[in-house]
Amino acid sequence: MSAVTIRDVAKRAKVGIGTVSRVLNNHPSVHMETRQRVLEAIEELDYAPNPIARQLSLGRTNTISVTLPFLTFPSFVERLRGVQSALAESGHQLILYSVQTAEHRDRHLEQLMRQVRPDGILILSIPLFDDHVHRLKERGIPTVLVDVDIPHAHRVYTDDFQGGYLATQHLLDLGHTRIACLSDILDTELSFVTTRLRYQGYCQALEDCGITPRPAYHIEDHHGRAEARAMAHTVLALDEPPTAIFACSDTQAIGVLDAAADLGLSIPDELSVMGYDNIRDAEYLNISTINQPLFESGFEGAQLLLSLIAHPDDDIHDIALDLTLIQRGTTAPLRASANNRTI
Amino acid sequence: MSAVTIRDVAKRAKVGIGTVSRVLNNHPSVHMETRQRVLEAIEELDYAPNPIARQLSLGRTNTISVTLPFLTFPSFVERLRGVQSALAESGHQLILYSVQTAEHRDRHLEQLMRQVRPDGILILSIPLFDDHVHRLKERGIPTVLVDVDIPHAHRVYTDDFQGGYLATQHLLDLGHTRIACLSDILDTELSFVTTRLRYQGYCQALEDCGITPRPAYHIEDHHGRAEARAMAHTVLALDEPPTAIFACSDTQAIGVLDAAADLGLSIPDELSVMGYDNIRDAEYLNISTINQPLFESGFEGAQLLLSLIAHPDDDIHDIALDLTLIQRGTTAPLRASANNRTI
DNA sequence: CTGTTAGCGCATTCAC
DNA sequence: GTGAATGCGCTAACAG
Repeated sequence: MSAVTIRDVAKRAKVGIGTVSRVLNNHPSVHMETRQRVLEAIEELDYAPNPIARQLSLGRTNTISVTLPFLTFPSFVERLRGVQSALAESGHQLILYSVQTAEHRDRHLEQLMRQVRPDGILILSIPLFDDHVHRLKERGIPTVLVDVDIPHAHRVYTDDFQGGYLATQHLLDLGHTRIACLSDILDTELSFVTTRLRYQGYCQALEDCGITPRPAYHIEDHHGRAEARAMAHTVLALDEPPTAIFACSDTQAIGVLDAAADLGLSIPDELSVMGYDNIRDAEYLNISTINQPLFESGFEGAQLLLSLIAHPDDDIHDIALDLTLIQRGTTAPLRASANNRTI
Repeated sequence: MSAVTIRDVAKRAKVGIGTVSRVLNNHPSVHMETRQRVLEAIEELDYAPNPIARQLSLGRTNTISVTLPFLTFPSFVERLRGVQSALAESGHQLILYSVQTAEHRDRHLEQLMRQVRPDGILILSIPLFDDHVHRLKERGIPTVLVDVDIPHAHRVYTDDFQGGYLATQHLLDLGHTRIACLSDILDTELSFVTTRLRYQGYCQALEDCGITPRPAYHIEDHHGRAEARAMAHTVLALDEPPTAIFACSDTQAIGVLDAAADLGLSIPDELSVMGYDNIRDAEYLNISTINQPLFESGFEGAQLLLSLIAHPDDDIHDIALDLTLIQRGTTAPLRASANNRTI
């Protein structure tokens, strides 16, 4: 056990513990000579300061908490990687939390602020209300939101409305007019607001093109490949099936591909499929999608948090990252054959 | 700020701080009445004990460190999920660390033991030497290794040798004899020993079948889809190309599929491909593979660690988890056409 | 049962 | 420059 304390070092170096503390913290006011003696004693005793004691004395915990809906979606993993990368050399511990339900989230945030008291709080992809942010602010712990749609808070985000718009616009540009949209369930308490925005962007793009979104062309269900497959089947079984489908995530786009395979529909000739996120699977499967800077969002968020810890009273940082359209093999110009196809 | 301390509570409840501490820790010896008064004071002041002070006093940090080669491989993510799940309700903080190089690993472990001093150490998929384990033992911090090939340490693992054997056996059973193996580079300092074991299992399976492994049929390169694609091209360009390929990971198997597509080889008719890990992509792409309980390994490892923290002097726990063969669409019986194919 | 005291290990005043 | 003393907030051992 490393039961060796600062006192042992002081005794061995024949100095006071104050002096040891000073060399530990690189205080200038200490003689070269005594500093040397202390350093030797530290070396000989293989001493390392106890971080807990240090934290208590300093009033800092030296930790940063990261809360996310754990690793249920691949996109969260990428964001977490970015965070880890930014924090690696900062000297801060990364404490990981996962919340799955709205109630769990509230309980967790309360615990975080009152009990854990990290130096900084990072929240990834968890829907919050203004009230949460207010309470966070009250506590005075620097907080950064990543991929959370709350204004007037330090955050790093992408414009999901624009993303949905971009995706739909791409399909419109290809000549499609019968465009369906598959999304998560939009009204859950812990629903990802981002999905809703993507859907709204989809609607807006259609309207800007003079097309009224058809209710039958929008289906929502729990997030998942299998669910998306079922949704695709439903929408493709309509009297007038869509010629293009915008899935609000790549995972769901994969489900659409499943359904297309079930029906023997050739992609993209008979059906164009658009995803969102640009997760690795999308690249593997050559799916057209919207790329959002996942790793970077985590990285930037963590960096922002670190700077806030250093300068707590900075103005609100509202960092928007760019989205880009990535056209791959699942989207193509509308063909007459597809347009006339009914089931 | 939650500057309210135990002293404030004591004052308000008109008791000593000792009493407050007692109700905080559910000590039996305290009058119902005074306990009530204290609880009220706590409520009114919205008091929460400072965990740092508590830790310093108790000598415990209430944290568990988890070290892994971050989220470079999908399999690590699954393991981490298992860990998180097991730790969620344990009251321990999960501190996340990532190491990429051997030197980094050594530095990290040293820091972990001397400075961070978590209550327990969990190491996932990072190759260690006996020396590391010895030092870990010296420090007396309970440690559990997951997916690390070190005997005489608490660990949760799968038998990668057997896995490689199983995979190869499957191909042999299908009638293949010209079976290639693509692996990571086996001699890096931080190479994943597990890969080497898979390769050795491959060799053994061949030999048990009276087949001498051909050097040309084993290629190694850095882990990755693109690298695997190139390796596959190399091996498929041999005068006598293999009719089946065992890729030591699903990611690499995907690269093999890429190469097959490049060459217009139909899978599995003209080439059987076997993966390893059963990551989600393998399911998406319908790849035959070896399933190892990833989530479970993390879960079991964390549980073991928690029990070790409670009972530090337990005998060595050496938990082996089962591997299973999952046959999907990329492996099929050898056909004459494939066997005669040369390039 | 309960109030008081003495640490936990370190940083940070103070005097010297 | 340096040593001794005080406090960070809490637990535990000690007397009442």
